[in-house]
Amino acid sequence: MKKGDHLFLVDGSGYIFRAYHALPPLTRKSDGLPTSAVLGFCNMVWKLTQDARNTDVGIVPTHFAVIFDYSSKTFRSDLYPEYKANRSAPPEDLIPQFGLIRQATRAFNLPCLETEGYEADDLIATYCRLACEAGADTTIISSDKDLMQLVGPTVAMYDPMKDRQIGVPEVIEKWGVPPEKMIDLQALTGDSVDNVPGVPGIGPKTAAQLLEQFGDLDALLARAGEIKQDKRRESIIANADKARISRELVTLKNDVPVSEGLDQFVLQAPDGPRLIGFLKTMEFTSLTRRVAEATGTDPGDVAATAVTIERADTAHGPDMGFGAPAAAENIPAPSDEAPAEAAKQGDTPSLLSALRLEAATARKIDTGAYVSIRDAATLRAWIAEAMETGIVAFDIEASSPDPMQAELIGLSMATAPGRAAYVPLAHKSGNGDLLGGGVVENQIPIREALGILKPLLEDKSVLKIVQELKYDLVVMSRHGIDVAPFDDTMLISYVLDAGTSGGHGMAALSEKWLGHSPIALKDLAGSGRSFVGFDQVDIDKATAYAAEHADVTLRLWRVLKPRLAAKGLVSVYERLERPLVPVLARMEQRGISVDRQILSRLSGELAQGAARLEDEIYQLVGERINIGSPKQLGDILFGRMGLPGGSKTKTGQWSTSAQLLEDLAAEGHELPRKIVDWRQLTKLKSTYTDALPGFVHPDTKRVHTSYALAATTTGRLSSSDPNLQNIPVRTVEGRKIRTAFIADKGNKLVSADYSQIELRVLAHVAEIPQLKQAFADGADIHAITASEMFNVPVEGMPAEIRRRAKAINFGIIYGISAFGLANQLSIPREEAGAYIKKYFERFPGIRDYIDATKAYAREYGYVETIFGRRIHYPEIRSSNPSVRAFNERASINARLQGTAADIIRRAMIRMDDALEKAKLSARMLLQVHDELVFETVEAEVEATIPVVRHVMENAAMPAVSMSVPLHVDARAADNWEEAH
DNA sequence: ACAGAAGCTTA
DNA sequence: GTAAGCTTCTGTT
Repeated sequence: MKKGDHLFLVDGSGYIFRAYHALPPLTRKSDGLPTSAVLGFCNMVWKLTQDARNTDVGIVPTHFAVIFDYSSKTFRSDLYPEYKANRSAPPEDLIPQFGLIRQATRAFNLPCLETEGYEADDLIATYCRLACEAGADTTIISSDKDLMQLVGPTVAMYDPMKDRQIGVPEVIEKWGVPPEKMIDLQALTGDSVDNVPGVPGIGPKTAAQLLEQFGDLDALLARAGEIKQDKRRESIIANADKARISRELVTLKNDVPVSEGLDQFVLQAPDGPRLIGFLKTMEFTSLTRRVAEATGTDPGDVAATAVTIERADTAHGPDMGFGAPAAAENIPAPSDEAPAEAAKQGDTPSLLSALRLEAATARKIDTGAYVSIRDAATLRAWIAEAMETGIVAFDIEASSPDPMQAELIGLSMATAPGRAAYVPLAHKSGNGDLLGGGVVENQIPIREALGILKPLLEDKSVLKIVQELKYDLVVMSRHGIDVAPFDDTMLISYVLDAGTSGGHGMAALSEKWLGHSPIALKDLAGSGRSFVGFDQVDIDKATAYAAEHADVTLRLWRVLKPRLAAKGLVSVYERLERPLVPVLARMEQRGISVDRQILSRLSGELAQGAARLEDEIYQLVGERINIGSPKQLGDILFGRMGLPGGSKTKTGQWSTSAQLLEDLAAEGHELPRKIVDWRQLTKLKSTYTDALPGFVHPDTKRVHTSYALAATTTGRLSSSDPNLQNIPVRTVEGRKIRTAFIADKGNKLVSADYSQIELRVLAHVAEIPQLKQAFADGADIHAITASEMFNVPVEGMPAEIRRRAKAINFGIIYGISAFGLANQLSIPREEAGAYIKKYFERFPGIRDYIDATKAYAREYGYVETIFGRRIHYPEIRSSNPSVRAFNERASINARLQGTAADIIRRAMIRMDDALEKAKLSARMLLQVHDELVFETVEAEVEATIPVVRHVMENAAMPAVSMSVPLHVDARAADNWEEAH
């Protein structure tokens, strides 16, 4: 060994005890063998020997050794019989781990050292001295204060649980004395655990102060009479002997006779197969994977190796892991699955689903059994466990349902059913009205906690399971964490059960699958006016609530995930649902600029217009009624004024619908016209010009909508808070609102929308030759339809004829009925029925399509899109004819609307990649069912449009090669109105 | 304070 | 005739 070399000495025995108490209990799946300390040890050694960036040490060692206590009997017992005499026997589930850690050390191909009559600390001191004499540096892997006396210019310590180096400054900070005075300090303070007496009444603070004052222990004992405090002086004088013997006990021997020289500690590359054999035996799956990757070993080629296990009933002390074990058993290579599922080989996914469901409901949920994580070490331990299992469910608690505004309050995770914990981060105490509420003590600072969590949440080998992932994705992204990979239980449920009764929220899923009602938020934090914010919730209650979420999420995942495979829906989930989540999260985070001045001006104009109409309406009515009240309005119009044609709603009220009022207006009545106009103006004002500015984010100054992925039955998205999928476009007045949606300076908005996508889907799935041809020719589809039906040439076709054909085309998409078409066209039902009959004669494929869809839905209870998305209609067999008819229409529509929704989803999923590949900076902002809105710098507009169009028009490929081309219109402008 | 109905906006 | 969300009014809790 030479200058520049770096020796790592691991305090193996110290690590075992510390890891045992700090890490959550973990057992080998196949037989329940306790392994948490072994796993912690293996992870630590692997980290330390692999990459300097893994740890705070920042250096990969050239030499490495692991050192253990030989037995509890050492020279110190001869010196002082009571030394370590009050140590109780180690916990039962720790005993087998002593031997396993030694075996792990050998599997790592590392020196495993112990010497009879000495403690590990003495060997460490000895090798430290030898390394120092050779001019090399040493790092002791331990945080034991007994070893701090060794710290110096070439010797540091490293705390593997806290990932922290301990050098001279850290020792001084912690104990108030430099390392060379640690012996004297320990001599004074003693150690109750090791039964080192020390001087009664002297603790670390006093000891440090006395050593500062007198220099060292000898000087202190010689001049003890000078101590001013009576009690302290008397105690030191009376216990001087105890102090001296304590000093001998805590002084490490650095001249233990050793057989191995430092040169035998040169760090070797790991023997892949040997190490993997051991790790497989221990069933450390994710570490096995990492080691296999790093060593280029195929774990499938390696058989699990036999290990020797010492049983608690045959072990006779804490240090029994050496020599021949009294009893040993060879453990066979484990299977990959837990015993309950081990028999599944060759079984169907359906059977696995059934097993999982049984298992999920078998173990009851106990909200009292969850853990509150209040310090970084415990958090790290849970993370280590999650890293090991490779699967973790998590959930965040925050201050707002809006992920763009939400402040983190806490975070929960679950690593196995029933094993869940909550990490409070920002809980406050008291009602906070006087001093702003005190922050509850013992919460890990948010930054630190996120720093610890980030590697887990971003680790490619750990699957994160979340219910309603997008919310968490947005919140975590705001904290610089990109969660991946992930599963979303809400989306799995949506893929499995869209259309079946009940939603896909956690409470509903928990009751449906686990037969368990989780704690309701309103029971903890109140609701409405009495709502207090989650940060006011008592941490024990918050733990029960939040950890339960993680626990339930994990259990749901175990139940639901296998059902995807059993029902052949894996690819729908993996290709249409899951990848869209981060896409939407990014869109929501970006938001869109809204010009508040435009809205404010419009609002003023609308108010004026509405006020004028109000005056005129009051004149006509003769009193100041509430125009917004359909009840009052109906009474006035059809009661007092006796207008004709009144009809009743299902609650017996007079109907005052726009359609009805329009009809009256057409007959020359003045009042209904004004009411319709008033409604339009007040609707625009209240829903848009007045409400939208309230959604402008205080920091980003943009509007961030929220897209729901699992809200519709057909696969469409929905938008809320605010809904940006129903911004007016049909009337001139309404369109003005769109001019307020603008691009940032130097940018343009690009709007790209599919032309007639649902009719194209219809032409494709129903295989209608005339429609396919019309789309292939780029012809006017409604004119062609009219021409076919009414034998009128397309050239010079009257607008009314085309309008009727258009209504029929849309009617088909909606699952046509004579009643509906008659309403739409304001024609008698018989006439509408005749149109439909005619239509089916000209396009018999459409009648076949409708009949086939109804029959399919009736047989299976669901229909599918061309990409395999399933939409359920449980009431399709209802004996109620109108219920049945409604379900039939909905199922006909669902295939078309759902397929179109799938197509635009596919486009959205591919869009960001395509733009990036083309080196374009355009960013997707909005989706409105068949339209995508982008924002891009002016200079790139021309290059962006073809890329966007290409992705959208080819979105069905390669899964489905459509027999009808998709067509996309795209335009750029400064605002949404002009771009659309 | 909340729920449902009516009405209106979008694709 | 399909699929959504938001505002206002109204009656109940």
